[in-house]
Amino acid sequence: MQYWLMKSEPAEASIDDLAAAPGQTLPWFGVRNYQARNFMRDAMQVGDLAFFYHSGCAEPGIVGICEVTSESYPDATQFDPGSPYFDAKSAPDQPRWWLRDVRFVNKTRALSLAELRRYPELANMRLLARGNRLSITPVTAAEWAFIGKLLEQ
DNA sequence: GCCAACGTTGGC
DNA sequence: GCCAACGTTGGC
Repeated sequence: MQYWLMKSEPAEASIDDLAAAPGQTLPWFGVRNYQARNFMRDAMQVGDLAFFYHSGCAEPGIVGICEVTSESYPDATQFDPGSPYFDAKSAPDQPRWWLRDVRFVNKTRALSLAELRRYPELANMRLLARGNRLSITPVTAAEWAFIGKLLEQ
C-alpha cells in the first residue's frame, strides 16, 4: 500500500465532480509530465490511496481522498485531435501517456497549502519542496498519518 | 497579471 | 552531450 497526492484544477475535475461521476470513478487524464506518468504507469498499485488536491484556484489544498482502482492504460485524450491534451507524437501502438482510474473515497475539510506549510512534521513533504510542479507526488506513511489527524480537526 | 522554477525542444 | 530558448505550472 502506497500513498500519493494528486493535483487537479477544480474547474476541470473537482472532488465534487469525482463524487458525482458514474461509479464515483474517473480516469486521471491529462498528465503530460514523464515523472508523473511513471508514477501512474509503473509505481501505483490498485488499492493505493491519494489525497485529492485542488490547484490553480483561490485556495489550493487537500479537499478529499481517492483510491486507485485500475491498472494503467493509455490516456485516450492523447489521440483526440480535439482535445487540449492531444499529442501528435504519440503513436496508438506505442502510447506515450498512461493513466489509472481513481474512485472517490471521501471529502475532507479543506486543508490549505498555507496550513500544510506550517507543520514541521511535513517539512520534507514532496509537495512542499521548493519549485515542485509535479501533479502527482508520493506521500510517506508518516505524512499520510499526520495529515489524517489534521483532517479530523 | 506577474514571476520563479522547472521540463522539453532542438540546434550545434 | 551541452545549452539557450521557449512553454508550462502554479502560487501569489
